[in-house]
This record gives sequence, structure tokens and C-alpha cells, in this order.
Amino acid sequence: MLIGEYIHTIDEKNRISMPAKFRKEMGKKVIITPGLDSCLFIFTIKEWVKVSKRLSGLNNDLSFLKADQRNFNRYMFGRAAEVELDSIGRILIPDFLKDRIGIKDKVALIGVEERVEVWNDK
Amino acid sequence: MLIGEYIHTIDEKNRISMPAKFRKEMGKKVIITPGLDSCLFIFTIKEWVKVSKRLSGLNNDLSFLKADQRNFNRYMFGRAAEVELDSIGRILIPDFLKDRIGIKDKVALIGVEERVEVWNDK
DNA sequence: GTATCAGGTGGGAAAAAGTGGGAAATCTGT
DNA sequence: ACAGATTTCCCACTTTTTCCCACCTGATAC
Repeated sequence: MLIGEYIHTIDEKNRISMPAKFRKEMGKKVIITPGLDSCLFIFTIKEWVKVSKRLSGLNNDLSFLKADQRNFNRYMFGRAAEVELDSIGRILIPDFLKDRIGIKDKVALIGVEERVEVWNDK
Repeated sequence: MLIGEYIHTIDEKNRISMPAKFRKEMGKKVIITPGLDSCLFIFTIKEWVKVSKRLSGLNNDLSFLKADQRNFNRYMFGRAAEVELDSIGRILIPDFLKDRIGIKDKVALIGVEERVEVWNDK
């Protein structure tokens, strides 16, 4: 279970250290998506598979008729990125996701049970 | 069952000795969370599993789709910490929790049935 | 009264985590 | 194909955390 909050730096190459406490559970590859609220979500591959299945499971055969559903799924899936941790446990935040949460310098990485949230830390 | 009150010192490395009387029951790892009022709760892993299940038990599989559940879970899990006792039974209090209860020097560790509460002892 | 023991406190040294940056590899456009 | 830009990989420095040992104190036993 992912718990606790850590303040880390995002460097000029858009890298952030995954807190050591989270690394084991996160594995080598993770999925980053725009979160709800002004943050990013980071999921393990395993968790992402579950989440994405459930999200698309909400769709019924006529879901393409529902604008909200279409927009939401486009939002979630369209901007998700698979990211690999480097040899010392850092992840690279794609520009289009970085801009979303207005990161300047410091970010808060928050363990929320099955995901990590990334917030700008004013 | 955890009972009794002990006044201990928090040192400059944020360590507090778990009272010897509590150690056996607490085990090697514990979960520390902000308590109600200005104190911290320390739970055994076993107890934490029960507590967190009960509190987040209302969540469905996609709890992050609902704003109030997101906020609740962020608070609940984001401010918790898994902490290991060192070889002589001390726990390390994370800064973000230490600040919460305004610890200066002495703390009261109080056994309350299934948890230990940590209060500042002015 | 003194020795012994357990619990609690403090601090130094070693290890790990976090940050920064250079060089090699890859990509892009002309 | 080449020059310049970007990305990836790796190494090195600094800070923080962890581990371990030693000391102090109060209680108990002899």
C-alpha cells in the first residue's frame, strides 16, 4: 500500500525521484495520467490494467453517444504515458503533463493507497 | 491491550522510544497517522488494515472518480506513514506529522486499547 | 552500600537517497 | 549525410537516513 507524502525536486530535465519507499511497489515501469483535481496520477502497470478495464467497462454499447463519457476516456487514455524509471529510480514527466499541474520546482508525491499523486508544492 | 501513559523524549533526529510495555504488542512495523485532536495515532499493521478497510470500505473500485472520496483518501493515506522500530525499539516520526502536534521535546505516549496516542507534553 | 540489569537517551560512522550534470546515443530537419 | 537539438545513460557530489555502540539513570538484588 502506498502511503505518505514526500517533497522532491523536479530538475531541468523534468526528472523526479520516486521516493524510495514507493519504488518496490511501483516496479520498473509506471503509467502517468492527468489526475482529477490539479495533479497527476501514477499507477503501477498492474493497477492501470485494472483501472482501465473498469473505466472502459463503464461504457455500454451506446457509450459513444454520451459526450461526457467520450471526453473523459479521451482525456484519461489519450494523455496517459508509460514511463520507465531510470537506474536510480527517477521518472521523466512528459511536458504536456508537466504543464498541466503548473510545476515550478518542488512537487509533493503523495501515496494514496493504490496510486501516487503528484502535486505542485508552492 | 495497550494501557498506561509514558513520558518520553523526542531527540533531534525525531526518534521516540516506544515504551517497553508496548513493544511486544506493537511488533516491528507500525503505522503512524494524524489522530483526531492534536495528536498522532500509532497502529499495529494488523489494526491499520482493519481501520483503513473500515474507513475506505465505502469506496467502490473507481473511488477516484468521486471528488469527496478522492479528498478523503488523499487525507487518510497521504498523511500516514509506515515506520519500522529500530533495534532498540525507537520509532522515527516524519516531519510532516511531527509538525502537526507541535512537538518540542517531551511527548506523552498513551495506550488506548488498540492504538497508542502521541501528545505533546508541554 | 554497591553491583547488576533493563529501559531510555545521545551521537558518530556507514549506507542510502536525492540532486545535478557531462557525455554518448538518438532523433530531426535540411 | 550532416549539423544541431534532444534524449538517454551513467557518474559524482551532497544531504539525509539508518545502523550501531556507548552512556546515563533508576530500580532491584545481594
